[in-house]
Amino acid sequence: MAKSETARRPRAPKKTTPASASSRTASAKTEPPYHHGALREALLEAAERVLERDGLAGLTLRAVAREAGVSHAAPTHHFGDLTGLVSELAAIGFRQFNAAMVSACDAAATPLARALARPKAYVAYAQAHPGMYGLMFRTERLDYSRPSLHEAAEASFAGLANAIGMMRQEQISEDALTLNQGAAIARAWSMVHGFTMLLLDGRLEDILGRLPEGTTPERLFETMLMAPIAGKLPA
Amino acid sequence: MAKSETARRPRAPKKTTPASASSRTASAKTEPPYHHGALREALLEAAERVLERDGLAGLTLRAVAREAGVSHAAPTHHFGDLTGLVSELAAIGFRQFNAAMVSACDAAATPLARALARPKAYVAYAQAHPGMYGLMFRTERLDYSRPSLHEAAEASFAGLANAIGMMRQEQISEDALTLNQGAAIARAWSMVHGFTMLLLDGRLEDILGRLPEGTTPERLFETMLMAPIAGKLPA
DNA sequence: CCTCCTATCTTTACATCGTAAAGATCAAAT
DNA sequence: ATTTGATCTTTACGATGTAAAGATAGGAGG
Repeated sequence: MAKSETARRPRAPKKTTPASASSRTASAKTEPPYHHGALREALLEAAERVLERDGLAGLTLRAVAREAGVSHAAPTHHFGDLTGLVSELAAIGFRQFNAAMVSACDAAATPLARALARPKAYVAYAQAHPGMYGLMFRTERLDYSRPSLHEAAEASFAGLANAIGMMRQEQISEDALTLNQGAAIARAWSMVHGFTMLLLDGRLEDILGRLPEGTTPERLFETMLMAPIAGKLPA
Repeated sequence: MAKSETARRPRAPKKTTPASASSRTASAKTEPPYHHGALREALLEAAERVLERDGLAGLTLRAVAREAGVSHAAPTHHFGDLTGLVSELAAIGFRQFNAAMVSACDAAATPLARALARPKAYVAYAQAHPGMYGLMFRTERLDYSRPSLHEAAEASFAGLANAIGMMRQEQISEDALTLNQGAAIARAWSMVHGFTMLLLDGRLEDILGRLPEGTTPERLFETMLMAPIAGKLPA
């Protein structure tokens, strides 16, 4: 909290060279855009950098603006307020997350691998992007009425429900679930999400420390997943 | 965020009546203590009130001081900083939580009830004290090096490990766990914690809405818990 | 009884934050 | 070429955490 606010932003003194091509459509990544350019995207990239560098507490509107090299009020025009920026960034996180899930499932060959690929990818994503995961699941400052966030989160949930349906060899309907289906989805999600949160919060250190020498979180997670579904896999 | 900071605190004009009994040990709850008294406890009570009324975002040092009717810098002397106050309050939360667990387990008669009593009490506590639960498990601003918080959280974990040991009819050692024991503890905790977080965040609305008419979260939770342990209960 | 000491509480001050409003600037439309 | 409107900057305000200095008693020692 001792960051001097008077840190000068590196900007063109007063005028950019008139030759600087800053077309709205083209992405000028070589030099910082002065007035126009893809500020929105630049801000989101800056925000992700700040988030993974300084954590959730460091993700402020002003810090993002600083990181992007613009005035502190610039983000307002693109995102309205902090909730807006945070929500758009969370949407990106969900999309990254969904992509990771898909590619992990595609890479799985055996039925056992298929059953474990998704949860393992879930935890792996959270470990690789703890800031993003915290943004997606810890922050209270998310506006799910924003279409981008709503859709991305919805897609994430649909993927989960689908995976459970595959495992149970059932068709998951769009608008109706049996109690057992709902319970299976809730159980899988709760287990994976709960484990991830506890792991990221360091609350499993206590368990891990008492386990046989050198037991990794992944091994613990795998063991914990295997027990209930043992014998329930097809073939 | 539009709270006028100039809200006058109701204080004795300049001097309290010299007859006001403000012994350090006695708790003068009838009239606000001026200089001495149990400010520490009063601040913690005020903090809990603010937390459950205004949520995590509303729990600020200054808001707590306002609620307690003292100057905004008064809490500093008792808790150091916001992390200090928040950590002490979380410790109280863990103690409340532990007490709720114990009384719930004591009230259970049948083996099935014993197996379900703890998880149900877990979710029930979180629903009854969402602010406290968020403080204990969502905030990043906790200092577990504080003895009070460390001990209370430790006791909570020990209770969980113990309950799992009872269900498995094993003795849980103090300093060593088998992989299966650790996995069982991690699974139970992850499931309950994950479900609670998702429920409090409203992320289960999607599932609940698709379930048979009038299915409560408790019913979903119970169903989700039953499946893996069905047939594993003694007698 | 008087004085001083020390813990406790208040005042004041400062850097930071989110947000609103007004001014500047430039690409593009007319 | 002028106007327009979107984009960005400046300025301003209230709120926050925290540090530092001042005020206030309750008790200790003479």
